[in-house]
Amino acid sequence: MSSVSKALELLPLFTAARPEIGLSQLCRLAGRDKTTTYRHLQALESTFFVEQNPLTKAYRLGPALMHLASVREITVPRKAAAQAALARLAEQTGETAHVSVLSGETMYSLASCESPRHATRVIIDITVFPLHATASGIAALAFGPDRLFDAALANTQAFTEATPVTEAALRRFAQDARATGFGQSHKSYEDDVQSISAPVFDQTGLFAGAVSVAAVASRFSTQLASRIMTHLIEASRQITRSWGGTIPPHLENAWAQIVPDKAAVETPS
Amino acid sequence: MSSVSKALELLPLFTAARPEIGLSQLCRLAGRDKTTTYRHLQALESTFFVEQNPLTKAYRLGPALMHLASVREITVPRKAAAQAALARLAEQTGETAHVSVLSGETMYSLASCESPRHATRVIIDITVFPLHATASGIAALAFGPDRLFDAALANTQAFTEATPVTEAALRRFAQDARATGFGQSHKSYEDDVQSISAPVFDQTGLFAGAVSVAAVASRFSTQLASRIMTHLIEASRQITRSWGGTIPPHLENAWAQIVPDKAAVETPS
DNA sequence: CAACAGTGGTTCAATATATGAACCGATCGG
DNA sequence: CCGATCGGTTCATATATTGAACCACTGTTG
Repeated sequence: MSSVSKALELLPLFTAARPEIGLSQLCRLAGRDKTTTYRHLQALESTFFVEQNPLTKAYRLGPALMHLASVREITVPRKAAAQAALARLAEQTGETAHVSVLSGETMYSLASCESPRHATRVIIDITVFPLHATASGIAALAFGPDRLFDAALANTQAFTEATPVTEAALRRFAQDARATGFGQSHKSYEDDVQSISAPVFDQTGLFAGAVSVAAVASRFSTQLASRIMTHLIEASRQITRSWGGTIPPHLENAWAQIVPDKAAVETPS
Repeated sequence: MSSVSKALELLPLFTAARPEIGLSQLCRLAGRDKTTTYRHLQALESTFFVEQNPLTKAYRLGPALMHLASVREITVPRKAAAQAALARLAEQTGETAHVSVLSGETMYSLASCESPRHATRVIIDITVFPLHATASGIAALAFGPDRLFDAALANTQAFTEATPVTEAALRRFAQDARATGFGQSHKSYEDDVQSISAPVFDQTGLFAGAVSVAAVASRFSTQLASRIMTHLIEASRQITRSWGGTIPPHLENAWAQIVPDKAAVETPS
């Protein structure tokens, strides 16, 4: 692995829950030598990807990210478009809505929105969604490029008892998703979370990402699932439209069978 | 220079005006070998800092930046706080307002806001503000840590005929800024731009950044300068307050002498 | 107070890693 | 069909990265 990659892998260790990290702790988190980590941090600091809290000497993410993110958003204005749909989705379902994008062979978190309705909420604090264990990942397998299957099978960690780990199980999940138009994960990534996901497409006409609702398992019911699906269809159409894509006909057909009235009424403009 | 730094320096080459760059062009822009650049891009792509347009094979900034920027903004929520003040400042002055932050020994662009009032506007498209040639930089020299002077003198490129390049000239500019409470740069970075800048402070009590107004030179006048200064004082107070800092008394005194009525009336809460 | 465990940061020899000239196949325009 | 350009690859060279040991400092604890 290149030293560049190693240095860049330090950055996702900073999270909202752990925004400042000292040198020693960062070494432990990254599992690397102190000198190595220090040199990497120096390089990251010289380019403003991290900065040091002058009081505590701990490192935190730097100002360069703000500027680059704004350029990225101008280049590919997906986040802004998704966020409006997410807010509505969270409001309509009372659960946490989020959007992930496919980059290479990885589903990457783009934005999420929690509903304030309940005191218990699902917090999306991962940046990469495992393909085999999350609803977004299953949607990617079902509607994305075939090569994702190899990527998924290369890493089938069992997060819970319900995590599918065999190729047969994964193919069944993907097949279900293609038939229904929704990726689903029931307690397969975390024991308390059940998620449903719909694919989103961009101007290339290809699978670009997924919009999902992650519900606290104790609140989950067939009624809630049905409501989530109804609103996911709207959200997927909205985001797909704003990303310059269209919903493939076979997907509209699948949706029409699951939620006939809604799908029939709201045809994409 | 470390290869990590070299790879990271590729990222600022992507701008809103040039959002996608092919391998060869990127080599020319970075002034580096093709293999080197290619390997760096591979590392950046594997960590989602860039991605490839699947159609053109050109590279663009990647989705990881969005996530990291949101964590940065949660960690140090400066951008959101500054933007409200910038919008008002742009509105009040009819010119382009921007905020830069000090990270290490560099003034880094955080946010900017153009006024729609005039067809000619100053566009802030640089990410690093030269300490010796910009109003923000002069403010940093005047109100920031002393070590910035060495950093400024280490790189005194003459951007225009008016760029101060000698230590004596720089010290005079900084002295002026301390006396008046404003950093100023009159056509010293670009021939058509005159800027005035006020320092901003954070919870450490130290200089944290600068808020500036960059005016098209042909519109500049003493009346405009006076109006800009009045509104800069408000903006600096507002941003400083939201960043958890306070305006030092000596600065309030300097401002009170320049704009006596305004400074006397609006004392910081 | 003194020993200790923790921190951030530095040194230097060993070597793993980055580098760049040359090359390849594909594509484009004349 | 040619030359120019593109993205990407190969391989010997040599440069930049690495990690054990070390240093100075700080806060804790018996």
